[in-house]
Amino acid sequence: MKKNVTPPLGQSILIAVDTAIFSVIDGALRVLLIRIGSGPYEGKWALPGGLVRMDESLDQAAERILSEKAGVDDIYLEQLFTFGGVDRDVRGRSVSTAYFALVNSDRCLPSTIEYYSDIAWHDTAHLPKMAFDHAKIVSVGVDRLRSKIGYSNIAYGLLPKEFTLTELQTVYEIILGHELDKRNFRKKILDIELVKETGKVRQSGQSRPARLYSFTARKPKTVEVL
Amino acid sequence: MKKNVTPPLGQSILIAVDTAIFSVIDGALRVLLIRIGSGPYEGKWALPGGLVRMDESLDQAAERILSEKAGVDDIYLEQLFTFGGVDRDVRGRSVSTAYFALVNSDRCLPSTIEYYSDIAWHDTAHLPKMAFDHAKIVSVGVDRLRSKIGYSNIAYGLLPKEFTLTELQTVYEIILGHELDKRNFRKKILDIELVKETGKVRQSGQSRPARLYSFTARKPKTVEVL
DNA sequence: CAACTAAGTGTATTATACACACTAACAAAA
DNA sequence: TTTTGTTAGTGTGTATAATACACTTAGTTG
Repeated sequence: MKKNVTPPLGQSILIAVDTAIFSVIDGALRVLLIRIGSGPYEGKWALPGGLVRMDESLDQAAERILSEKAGVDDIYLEQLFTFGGVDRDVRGRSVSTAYFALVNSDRCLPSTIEYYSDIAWHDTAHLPKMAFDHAKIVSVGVDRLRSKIGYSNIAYGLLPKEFTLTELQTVYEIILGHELDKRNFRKKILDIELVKETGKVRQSGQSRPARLYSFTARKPKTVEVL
Repeated sequence: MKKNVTPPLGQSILIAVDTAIFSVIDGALRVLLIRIGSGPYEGKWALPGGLVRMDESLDQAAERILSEKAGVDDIYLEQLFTFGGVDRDVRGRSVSTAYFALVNSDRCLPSTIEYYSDIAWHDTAHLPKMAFDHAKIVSVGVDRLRSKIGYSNIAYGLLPKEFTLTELQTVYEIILGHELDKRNFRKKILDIELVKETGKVRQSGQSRPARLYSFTARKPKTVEVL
């Protein structure tokens, strides 16, 4: 219940969104970071983010910023947590609603990456010096991903439309941080109908061709996975 | 990354916290609501909430408001979700971080309840006309409680220090919305060492006295429960 | 055609989940 | 003091799910 509609005199709390965009690239779980060019946090890395406008919802702000700063649209996006510590930004009081996004290894934003040295994918296991409380946000995001991959189908956000079961298993292993048994993994994944065969195969190198699969659903869904 | 520290000219988004306080009372999962006395939402019910001050974190704001408006301190409290729809409050743009609190049937705030007709426990299954998006907040809170009771020890927030296993089971049944087998429930609860015997018993009515138990830990903890 | 590489497959064992019904301890009433 | 009523408390067998584990297959390359 809000009795005052006018803000506390003379100042107000800024509301921002910051998004942790994750992808599995080169055998590691990575997050997209931008290097700050000026101000008290110059040289440090931060998540893509920005202030919420008066005429957009939090979700819309997250989508807009994702599009403007990271050049990605139409990807898996969910709210993660809201960080509201008093000292989280030395420049002034702010509250940030963090979002959590997944992109597949296809759309690794190569154009953006090539031309800017101040935007890069960083291994979540070896983060650089980060601004604000963004290291904490990444950490909460990794925890969420790690737990959610076990009871939902969100892995679809990290894979292209078609993939082999070995590729899928590798994604699970990288996120969970430990190896999985090939036969048990395939049995489980197929039992719960997380994926379906496409009928196609893919030849990679000098070995037996692998069957290609796709997710049965590309909408968030909870299922017992691992 | 925030490039502007100054807010959009002439106006700003208000940041509030609203808390859904749950308790199991008279065989139902109930939430504490306050009736709004004036303004466009007059007569509707809302969660206890208020604006975040410049010098307090979100968590501190939630605790302060809980204490001021509901008269409770030192209870289970966790952040639930942040609601940031453009039209959530007809009086102006606001963002609200919702919290989720649990109180045990002991501390049902009887003093507050007796003297005010505009503050009451409502069955979550039969909510009155509610202001803002607070019905949605309650619904998200109930979902969170229902899912979290299955893999954590948060039930401790809903029970007094000492209780019988039947009382504990009843709380689980009310929250989950279905009955549980007595023997399997007790076996599981004791196997995972969620609770321990106190050595005391309690006589209630004309039947065999029940042993009293207490939680092994009164800090949030994840454990496989049901 | 031999050697290499990754794909693909089945079974036995163990642990966990679930279904299910009677006895025990106390109070109150006859 | 015995019977009746009421809730507390307990164990086992069965079904399902989780885990551990090694060889064969289909292709490419030399």
